Amino acid sequence: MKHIAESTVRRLSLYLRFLEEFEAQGQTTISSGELALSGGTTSAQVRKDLSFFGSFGKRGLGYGVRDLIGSIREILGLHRTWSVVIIGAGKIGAALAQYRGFTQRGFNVVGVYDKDPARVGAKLDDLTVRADSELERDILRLKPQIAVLCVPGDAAQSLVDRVTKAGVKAVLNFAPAQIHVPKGVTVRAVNMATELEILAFGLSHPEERAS
Amino acid sequence: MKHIAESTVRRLSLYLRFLEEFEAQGQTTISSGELALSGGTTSAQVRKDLSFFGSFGKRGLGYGVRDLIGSIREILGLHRTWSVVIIGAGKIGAALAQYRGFTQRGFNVVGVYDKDPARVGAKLDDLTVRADSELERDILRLKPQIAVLCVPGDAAQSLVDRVTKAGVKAVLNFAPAQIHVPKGVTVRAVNMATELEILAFGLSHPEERAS
DNA sequence: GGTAGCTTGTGAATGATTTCACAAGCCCTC
DNA sequence: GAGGGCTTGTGAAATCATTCACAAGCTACC
Repeated sequence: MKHIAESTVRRLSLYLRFLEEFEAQGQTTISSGELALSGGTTSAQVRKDLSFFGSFGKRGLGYGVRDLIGSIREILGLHRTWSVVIIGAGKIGAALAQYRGFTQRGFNVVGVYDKDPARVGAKLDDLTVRADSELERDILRLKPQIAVLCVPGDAAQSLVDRVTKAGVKAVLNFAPAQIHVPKGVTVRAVNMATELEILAFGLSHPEERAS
Repeated sequence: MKHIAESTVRRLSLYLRFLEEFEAQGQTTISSGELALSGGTTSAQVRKDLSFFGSFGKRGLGYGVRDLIGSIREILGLHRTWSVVIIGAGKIGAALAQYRGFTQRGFNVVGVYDKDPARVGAKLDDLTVRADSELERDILRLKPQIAVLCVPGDAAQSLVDRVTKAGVKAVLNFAPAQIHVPKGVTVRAVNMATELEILAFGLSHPEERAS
């Protein structure tokens, strides 16, 4: 299979969300055009995105909502659950630990860690914040595939080193710092300040706005 | 000026962060290659990104760190402050309201709003959560340019309608819902579940990983 | 069973972004 | 002030992503 663009994967995730809404409303069948409309894209884009992975529709009819949900979940790797550790139990870390959306989509938070003894032992729903020092042992035992990093920028790199050494293969980085990882590990960064700055750029340049 | 790609703007924001670090360390001059190294890109990319906006370096020498910081801040529109309202004082909204990174970069949070009377009046650092019903009046008075939406998905669209009608021109959407805005308004969406799903895709397809 | 009316799947064309490669320019030393 | 060693700025080339446009295929109806 050839390389798949990140933009395609992001749209598939979006389509999945809409399809679940359509299913909840009892719709059994949907055309690429309808799906495109909810997602702010075009019908050709929807069909092209899906075509990288196979052929899921019926000509003249469209896609079966339930079937397409299953196919996209399969494509994205959501037919299984993934285990996640959250590192840093500050405001953002705690908010994510309690975020329902993760569990709903098959991401199972198996641990929350913090260095600060004042936070260790705190309850976040049914999770208890654990000490930073337990991190390696827990990762070896629970084998989470994903680490979500919610620590100050200067602590980020050393924690990434520790979790990747212990076997984590993907990192979602909320820390305001660029992190480097060994080959074979995937990183995604979410940076609030950057998002606001992109908006500021758009506001400052109304004619040539970045999308 | 021709259209600038979002990817370029995002990288400029990243460069700015690195430049500030280099400045803090007392470095006065930097080459495109050095900057590229911190940001995980290439020197040609750095130079091309900057070239859309002018010529900021000296051949043979590189860029003056302090000057380039100033130029990029100017480009991104950070030479002024922007006012922001946060809508929804749940976990994420509260965390963002207290996030230092915003203020540091010239984004001034002028209000936090919630519909739930139990949250109204709560203190978040020096901000007090205000009632949802004050929203329009406050926007007309304080003229924030940006709204950050941290509400449940089903409340998102109606709030966007209200804030854009009151004059907000940019929206950062953390709600798990696609929102539609009038022309002339910019939206950016940050969706935690989508980010994790992109990671899950990468984990499921190690050979053809999306970046 | 044939025809009309849709909608998919997909090569080809277009458009956008990144990378290449090199002339032009600056500093330093001799 | 001439030459060597860097580094920028930028057209041109290459790569990557989106859009177009249409043949193929399904359903429904007569």
